[in-house]
Amino acid sequence: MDSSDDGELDSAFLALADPVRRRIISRLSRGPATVNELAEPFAITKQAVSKHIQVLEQAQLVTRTRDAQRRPVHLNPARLEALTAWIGQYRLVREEQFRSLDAVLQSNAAARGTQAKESS
Amino acid sequence: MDSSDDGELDSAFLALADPVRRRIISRLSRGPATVNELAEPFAITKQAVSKHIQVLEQAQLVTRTRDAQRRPVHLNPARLEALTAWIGQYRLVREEQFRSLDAVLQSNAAARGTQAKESS
DNA sequence: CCTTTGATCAACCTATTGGTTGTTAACGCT
DNA sequence: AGCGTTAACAACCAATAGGTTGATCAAAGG
Repeated sequence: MDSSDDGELDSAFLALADPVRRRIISRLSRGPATVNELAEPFAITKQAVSKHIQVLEQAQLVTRTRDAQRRPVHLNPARLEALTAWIGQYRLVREEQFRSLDAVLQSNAAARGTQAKESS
Repeated sequence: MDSSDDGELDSAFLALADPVRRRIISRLSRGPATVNELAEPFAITKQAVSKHIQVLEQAQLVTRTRDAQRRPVHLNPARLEALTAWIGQYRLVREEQFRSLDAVLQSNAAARGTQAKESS
């Protein structure tokens, strides 16, 4: 359950680790758009944007349909949910995490006397 | 609001775009651990794991405290929430997205006759 | 038919990533 | 003091990512 869809998470997180691609996602959330439309706000070539879209497509964050010579790009919200699902696992442990952190700090301090933090 | 913390999102998503680092996050959700403990389940050197932790630290997904010569690594759940927050923006638009997608497909089909999808 | 528009493919360059080995620093133990 | 452990730092290497230019393909439209 943790390492089964490693590749999927890899590509999805990697795809979002770029401001251009996040911008594209943001724009697509307002509706489908073509490569040219998506490339317009950026100072890079359309080819570069096309590559970015390929990355998003491989990550299954977007899909493309054919409409004559246009290739509209559509957002695939399901993949975004998969990411929140992964992160959500660890949000659940949050309070427990704080407790255990506290416990460890205290036990360490107790075990070694008063030299807890760095002295400079 | 969208591009203000680009760098932060960059580093955070990039940090999670690696199975080793996600594994580390997963392990840290069960409590703090040292580099050696974190490195144990992996077939790579401790130095490599140390680098991964540096990446996670730069992304502020984890923090480190000093305890003598040990440097326990702790999860920082706040950063994870920042990611879900970003993704959440677009989850909100989901139903609207589906509507607009539908609208575009229909308008396209109507505008060009019946040659909607690819033929083969 | 030929041109324009939309988008991809291919080759190439540079910077960064993930990994290695080797060395060095801080601390604990006896 | 000297040894072993924990972890970081530095230099290096192979692979990949992001970007460019130039050529090509496919569909619309004169």
